[in-house]
Amino acid sequence: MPNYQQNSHNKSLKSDHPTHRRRGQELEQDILKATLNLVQETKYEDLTMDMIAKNAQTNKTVLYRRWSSKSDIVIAALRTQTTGLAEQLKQVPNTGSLAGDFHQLFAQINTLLATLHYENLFGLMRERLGGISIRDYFDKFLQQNWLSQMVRIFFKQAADRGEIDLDQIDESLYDLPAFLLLNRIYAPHSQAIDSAQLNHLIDAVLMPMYSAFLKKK
Amino acid sequence: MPNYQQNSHNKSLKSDHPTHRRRGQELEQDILKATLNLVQETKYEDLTMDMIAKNAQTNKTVLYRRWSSKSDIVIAALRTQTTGLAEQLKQVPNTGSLAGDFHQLFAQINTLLATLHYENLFGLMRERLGGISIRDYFDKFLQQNWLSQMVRIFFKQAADRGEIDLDQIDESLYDLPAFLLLNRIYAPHSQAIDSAQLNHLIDAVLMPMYSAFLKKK
DNA sequence: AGAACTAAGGTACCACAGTACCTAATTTAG
DNA sequence: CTAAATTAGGTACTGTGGTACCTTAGTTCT
Repeated sequence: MPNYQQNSHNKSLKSDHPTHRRRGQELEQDILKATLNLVQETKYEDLTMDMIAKNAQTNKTVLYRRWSSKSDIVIAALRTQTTGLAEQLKQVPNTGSLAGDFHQLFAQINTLLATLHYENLFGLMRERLGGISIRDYFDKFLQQNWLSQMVRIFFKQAADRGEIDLDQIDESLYDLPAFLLLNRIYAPHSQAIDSAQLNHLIDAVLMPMYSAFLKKK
Repeated sequence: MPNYQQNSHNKSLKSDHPTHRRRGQELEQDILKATLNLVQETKYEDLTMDMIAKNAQTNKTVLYRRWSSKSDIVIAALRTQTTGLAEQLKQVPNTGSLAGDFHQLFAQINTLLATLHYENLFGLMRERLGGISIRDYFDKFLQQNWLSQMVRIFFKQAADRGEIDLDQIDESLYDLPAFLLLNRIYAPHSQAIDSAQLNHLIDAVLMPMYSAFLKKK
């Protein structure tokens, strides 16, 4: 049988408990603030729920009552910092040229990412992927060292056939097929890729794209 | 003090221990075989090291002596199945047209993915990303519902200006900027994105790509 | 003011990845 | 053939995410 009878005098001993029990919004804000502090100086994996709880002067149970996982609480904390910026991002640039619109949009996104200290955060995502490291395996097939290399060869072959003019092609373009494939794979709700989809990718996306560099016959 | 003195008669009781202690290659093969079996019928997260150990009739310690993590052992198991196919993938298609080369390559990749039962495995990767679920957060900004939508508007604006002909544009093309950004973020060794990179992305990749659809002035 | 309810505090627990440390079988060196 | 080195077997432990369950402070209803 537990000995909770001591509690009444424990309380007086227990350091700085100001007799005030935080609730609702107040508590939530304190927790998120603590999380935000920690997340900026700690790698995500090294951040523990107990650390957050301790830092916010509460305990895990309280955390899990509001957020269902560690990642949820971190997200919530980030959101408090960025909702203003996110609003700003909702405004559609209209600079008078397609290129100009893109430049402005990307600049805004860049600002958002900087505000988020995202180097750490995506460091985390990459580490998790790396930790699973099936990524390591697939990188061999889908990433630069292999797929981009192969695309490079395709273009060389096409140039030899007189199909295309190599000089205009930026290095980054060789990575595009790999990008497209990887995105299909990482996509949040994607099902298994079937060959119909892959063919569509080539005919409706890749080839029209590359057609910019195909010589007119 | 432990009672290992019983072992000699325990052995006779202990089911089917054939008195033969596996080592080296033999043991390793058995473990990988067990892993492979399990991985095909179990979601990655539900797969535990103890399960693998039990299934291979050994114990965790032995597993960690050879592989440094759960993901490593799963990868190793997969590799046993696919090294042959991977070799095959190293051959460069040369069909006589750029489009043809792509089709053949993608088909080969598709076969590889199918062989790997990758629906489960990438299910896993997505779940981990989802689990981190910072993904959820960024999806709002970088994924279809927002970024692609914005790109769509850009094109509409451009069409209104007479800069571009909307009819030729495949839906998938609207997703391209999001893809490019996400890949920068997920890329295994990427550093923080700076605005110079983003601008290069637009000028050297996106715009040349979309130029296929720009009206000749 | 007091009873009933709500939400926070707190402790202990579970499952699983990964480690420490031991014993025992098998191989290899001498 | 025996001793030393190697490597498998086994148990128990730690740390962390997450849950169960209880007690207690504070709020709200009557």
